[in-house]
Amino acid sequence: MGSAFLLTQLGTHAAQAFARRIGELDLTPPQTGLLRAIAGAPGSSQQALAELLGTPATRLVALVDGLEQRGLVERRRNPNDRRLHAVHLTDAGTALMADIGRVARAHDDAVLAALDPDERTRLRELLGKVAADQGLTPGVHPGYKTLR
Amino acid sequence: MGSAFLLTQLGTHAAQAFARRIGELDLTPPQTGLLRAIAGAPGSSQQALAELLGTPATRLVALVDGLEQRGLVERRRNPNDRRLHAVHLTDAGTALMADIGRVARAHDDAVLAALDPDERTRLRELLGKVAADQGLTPGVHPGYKTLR
DNA sequence: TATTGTTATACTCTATAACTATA
DNA sequence: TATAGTTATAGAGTATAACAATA
Repeated sequence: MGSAFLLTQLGTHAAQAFARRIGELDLTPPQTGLLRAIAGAPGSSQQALAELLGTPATRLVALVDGLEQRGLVERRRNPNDRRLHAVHLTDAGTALMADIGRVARAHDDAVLAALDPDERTRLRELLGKVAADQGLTPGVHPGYKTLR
Repeated sequence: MGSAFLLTQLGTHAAQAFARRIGELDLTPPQTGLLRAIAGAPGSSQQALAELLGTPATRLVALVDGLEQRGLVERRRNPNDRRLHAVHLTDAGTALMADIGRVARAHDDAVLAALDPDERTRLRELLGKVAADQGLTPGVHPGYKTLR
């Protein structure tokens, strides 16, 4: 079995483990990714977020709906162009980002438990090299994108 | 962003790329994994295959149906216990395994294009260490398993 | 007429539960 | 009564297309 298979195998495993962990905050991985995107570019339009994540705008509506109902994000109308909805984190959303960060660090540590600090650094370098070569957007999970 | 995120990011990317490639053989990744499992343990019952892959037996029925209709596998009744269906590759199925191997090698090479042979070896060692520690079954994709 | 966001609809994949046949 | 396999049904997640508001 090739290394790329090991990569998908471990990637799926890590994704499943993260889904379980983040579920304790009542979040799904797509919701978490969207929160991260909003935190990184506050006030973006839904179109811009859809573009960044590589997903249909229609999917964003439902995702934003869910987060808005829980008071984690809010849509603000732009007075200059009333078609746009600028999406922002609320205070509760900002506070939740800290929890997400903690969960992510714990997840990272659990997945890489078998490696010592030097090995982790080496792994990070190798994966970073591959990710850059493959054209992956830093911080954006490719699970939003439709394959074709 | 932690290394585990890089891992899920790259794992998903590699899985998507593999799905595209293997689609050229008119196969889905789950079908490919099942073919591999059957090749590795010919004559297994569907229950045994379901157990190995970590998936409900009901899901196997549909998967085997699809492969059987294409003449890639066949169900053989066991005369001693007529409840069991031993699943085998046909000649066409065996031939297809060679094509799958070629696709997998090409995929591997494309994903790891950024790394030289030494780096690939090093990556393989590190990933193998993590996979063993995380209790992953060699050759079995965790995508079959239900998360809870 | 073009663009942002929304709603309605359909499709794919998978799981749960009920059913058939063999033991 | 228990087990292997199957069929029927329902649910989650996502995409496609039609629609409303604004420019």
